[in-house]
Amino acid sequence: MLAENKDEMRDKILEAALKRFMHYGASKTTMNEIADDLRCSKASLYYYFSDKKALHNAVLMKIGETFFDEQEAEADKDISSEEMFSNIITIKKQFVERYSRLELFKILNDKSEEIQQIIRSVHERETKMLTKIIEKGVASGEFDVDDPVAIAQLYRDAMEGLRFAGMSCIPDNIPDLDKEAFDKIVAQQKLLTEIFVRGIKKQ
Amino acid sequence: MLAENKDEMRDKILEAALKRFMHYGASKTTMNEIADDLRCSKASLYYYFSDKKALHNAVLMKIGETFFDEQEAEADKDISSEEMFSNIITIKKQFVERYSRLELFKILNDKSEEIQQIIRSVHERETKMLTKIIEKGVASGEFDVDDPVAIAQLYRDAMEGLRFAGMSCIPDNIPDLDKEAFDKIVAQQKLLTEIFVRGIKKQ
DNA sequence: TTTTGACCCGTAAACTAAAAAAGTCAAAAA
DNA sequence: TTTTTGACTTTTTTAGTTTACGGGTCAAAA
Repeated sequence: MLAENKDEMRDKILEAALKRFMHYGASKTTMNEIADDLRCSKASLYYYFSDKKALHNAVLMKIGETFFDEQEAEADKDISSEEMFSNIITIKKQFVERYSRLELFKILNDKSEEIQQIIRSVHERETKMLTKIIEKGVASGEFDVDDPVAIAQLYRDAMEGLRFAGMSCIPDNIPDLDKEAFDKIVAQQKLLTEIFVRGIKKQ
Repeated sequence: MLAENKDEMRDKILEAALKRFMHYGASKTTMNEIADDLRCSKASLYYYFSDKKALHNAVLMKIGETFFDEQEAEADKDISSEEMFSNIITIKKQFVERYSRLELFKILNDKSEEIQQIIRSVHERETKMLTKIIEKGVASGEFDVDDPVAIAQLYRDAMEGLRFAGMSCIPDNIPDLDKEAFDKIVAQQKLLTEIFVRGIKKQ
């Protein structure tokens, strides 16, 4: 046996999968390769994960968890709202950089109800965090907004949207983020955040 | 001869092409079909347009012209900046509705240098118009911005981006704009505009 | 100068076969 | 009983081939 218990083995598999995914991309990684890396049989993997997509999702969940933890920690710090927003942008930037080789977009593109559900829950969690920040600002008298949830959603969508704007229409292949364009997006996100915050401040 | 002169014939072709494009989509329309509609030979079309893409571009230009004229007229009216922005959003909405069956996205997706050039010039023209509006606001003391061009670009990108946000990742097929989602986008654009304008107002 | 029928040619769709990868299971091992 | 595995089946990808269609050309006609 490779691990002491079931959970540990699951974790070892996720680790090995993530390593492969980051090196070769998720779609180019086979179950056999992961099994070989772990010096176990492919059938073993299926003992722990019902199918390949379940493995994908588990890996996604795993990295998503640390991703959110970082952001939410930021939202709890005792700094200005604008700093929070700015730092969150930076965290996301680093996340995208770190996991760019993972080909997340390919996993996310499958349109299966399952994945759509995950995406929706991610959005929800992001919005919830942003709402909290805005509500805090409202409570402290810094912001003047009627519907914090709607504003949080708007801010979230605007930030996400800036990633696509400019590359007019459809990036049906890899949104090749050359350093240059990528930095421009981050700069725009920060500038928009500045204006946005000013726009919802109590006059 | 179908027309009195060359320009008129070009126009007849554009008209027929646009009709087909709007009915069946640009990519599903063949040169033969357009020729048949005009009761002329395919070869004639090639006398007026060097190739199919040139025809696409010409159609694009034709409808783009009226599109811009409408917007620029709006920008010259004697109304508040916010009204201008809002009205421009409405004009665009109507444009998208009117020409949705045209499958513009498919034409725009070819990544050819020629099309990229057109897209860039469209962006430039939009940005120029928005810059003008912002500069007017700066001159009248309504706005306080250092770099009107950068702000115009940001606003433009943010508006465009909102169209893609939410449909996380890649719409490799038709961005099926069901009425509902479409209206939500417009609402978000108007709300963001409101906040944005407030965010660049002189305090 | 403009139009056309006949023709050429590149390519995308349609099939196909072979290979590879996903996924299963009964039996062995722990 | 829980976990692992080799041997197996099924599904998906890929690569190769054919075909038909639509883009594009041209010499001759109008």
